[in-house]
Amino acid sequence: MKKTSLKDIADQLGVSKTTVSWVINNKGDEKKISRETQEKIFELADRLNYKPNQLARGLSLGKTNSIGLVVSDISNVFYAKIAKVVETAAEKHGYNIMYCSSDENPDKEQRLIQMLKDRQVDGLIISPSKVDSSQILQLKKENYPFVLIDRYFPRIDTNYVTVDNEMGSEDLIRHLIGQGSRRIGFISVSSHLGVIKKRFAGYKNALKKEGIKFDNKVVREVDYNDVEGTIATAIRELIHPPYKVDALYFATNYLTVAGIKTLNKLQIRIPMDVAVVGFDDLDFFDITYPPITAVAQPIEEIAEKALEILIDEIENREATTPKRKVVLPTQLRVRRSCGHVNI
Amino acid sequence: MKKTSLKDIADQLGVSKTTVSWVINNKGDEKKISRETQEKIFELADRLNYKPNQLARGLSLGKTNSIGLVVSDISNVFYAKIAKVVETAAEKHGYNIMYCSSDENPDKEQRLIQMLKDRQVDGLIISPSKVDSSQILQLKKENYPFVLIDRYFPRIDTNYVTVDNEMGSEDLIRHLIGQGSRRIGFISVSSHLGVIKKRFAGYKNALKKEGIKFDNKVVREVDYNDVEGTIATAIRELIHPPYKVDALYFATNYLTVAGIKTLNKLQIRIPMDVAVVGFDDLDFFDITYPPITAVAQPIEEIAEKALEILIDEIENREATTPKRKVVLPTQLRVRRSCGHVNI
DNA sequence: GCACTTTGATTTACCGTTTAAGTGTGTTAA
DNA sequence: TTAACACACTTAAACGGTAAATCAAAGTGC
Repeated sequence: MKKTSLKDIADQLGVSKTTVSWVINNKGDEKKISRETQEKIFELADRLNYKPNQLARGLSLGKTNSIGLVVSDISNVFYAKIAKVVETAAEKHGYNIMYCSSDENPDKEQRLIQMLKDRQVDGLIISPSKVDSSQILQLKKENYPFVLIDRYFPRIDTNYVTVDNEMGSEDLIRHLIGQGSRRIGFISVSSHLGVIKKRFAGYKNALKKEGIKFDNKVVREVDYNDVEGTIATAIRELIHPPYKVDALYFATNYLTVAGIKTLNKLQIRIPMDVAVVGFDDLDFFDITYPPITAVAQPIEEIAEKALEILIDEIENREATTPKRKVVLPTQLRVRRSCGHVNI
Repeated sequence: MKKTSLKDIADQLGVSKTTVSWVINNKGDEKKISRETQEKIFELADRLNYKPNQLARGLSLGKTNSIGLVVSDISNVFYAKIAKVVETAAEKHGYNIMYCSSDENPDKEQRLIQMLKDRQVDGLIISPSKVDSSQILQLKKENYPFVLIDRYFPRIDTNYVTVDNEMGSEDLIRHLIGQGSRRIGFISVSSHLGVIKKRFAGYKNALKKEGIKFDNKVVREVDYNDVEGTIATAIRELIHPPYKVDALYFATNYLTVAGIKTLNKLQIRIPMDVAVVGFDDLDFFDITYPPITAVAQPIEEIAEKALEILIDEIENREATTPKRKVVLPTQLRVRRSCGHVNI
């Protein structure tokens, strides 16, 4: 028992496919199809449980009402939440989402974007992992609607929605210094990424403004593909002489989690032995031991804004209006890990 | 500059679309197309950056190489991880995933499943939120390939992959009792769900085996749409007279998180004032205060097994082989929240 | 020399939908 | 009396691909 198609309905009623198509798409009145015929069509469509084939529809219309979302890791809470908000918001506009994880792998990202284009998504939301922005330039050249989130390329004119990483980072570190820290280790991954650079810049700004000399020796980069292992090494080095940092700043949420785990394992007490702060807040940072001070990103806003811009671009393609660049403020969440505070 | 199609290549080379299609799909040799022609086609396809339109391909083939994944909440770490594993595994088989969150809303779930079918996904992986299984029956009737994960319907013969919720729950509670707890509150959501029932059954089994009388008064169900609020009420009631539980068992990961937050707010010490255990482990349960004892589900296995079964069913549709039912064991992760243990 | 096969394609139809253009009939206005 | 128009549709092409059937020319076997 195969699925019913327009043709089945048309044949059974002795009308043409066109008529059925019009009626089903509620253009019956506009196209002056008689009430009687319309009713017959609706009735039969209902009875046969007719559902339009969206592939055929998409092929014919050149529009699929679907959007691709490419992030580095959908199982990272930050992106999972973005995904959820985007999905919910998209549904309201009649769009569906296809998500993919690039695993910070530029080749995979390339393939995913191509795959989504092959499937004719109407637009893309991308958190690019690439240093090299060739595929973004390509999308731009093709005039394919897309919005970057979280990460973007300052030299390329594209839509993007991000947060003020530099300022957020600076606030965080100045607060940390205010709590008494003087030697602050900086631990990151993928330091080639713009956002990480900004966070690093904010860290340096803070040191400067607070009159602390920047020391490149306490800056470490761990390997995305072996966070657990490399972060342990980095931390062990930093907390011992000759570096002996009195605070650690983790540049992403998963680094913070991995860092705390390592510190626990090494029996380093937080914040007594070493204070800890992280960029990007997580739901459970207030029930960890100790609760972790972090900079929070406005996830909902990022996701909603990105989708809004994208849909606007998809639906009003006319003029290539100036690309929209949105930078949202972050929020400092002070908890116990950064030093002696009453919370 | 529109996208190049088969026809463009065919026209420019003066051959037919079919020939081009064959060559592009590497059937050139099989179909005995001359080396020369093949090379010309490949060369031009490359030069014009030809990429097959997957909508058209899907329409023609009746196969899209895509799979739908419907879970209750993609931003829940458990499902986000499932999604990630499924996505990675699917890629290896040449399939893409479309995920959706049903928000535990049966109507939305219904719509999502229909939407995915409209988009002609080749199969579905579903974690059903519905009590009423009509849509699952419908899928079964249509012989649509699908696999249920996490949750399933014992009365319906379908493929499913789940864990032994009852046994996992029992182990957990027996361990808790072994640590000295006697009055154990049970907090759940959506108690109509099979998995929750099983966890509840395991809880009761444990009590029975350990000679503790079951008391329905310390069983609470909170509202999925207001976990924070309703769980606070439930906890406050349970820890005070006349109930005065000495332990709390949270039936899902997010309940555990919300529960710990509430307990912290109320300044109840864990495990001194009340011990805590939860079903479903999370990455950070070992860095919370205190680290939380929980039952872990083998997420990777669940996801991989489900996908394996689904792809098998999609690709070897012949006989409706007996449906496959997989029940995986859980793993107890003992940490400090359940009482005095040396870890 | 004739039938038969192989080679290297082409033609045609189809997947399910949308849509521009056309058609036959009856009514109306000039 | 005839052109124009409204009505209620239908026809046919298009979207971009796949697949079965067909075909012409060359090669092979006897």
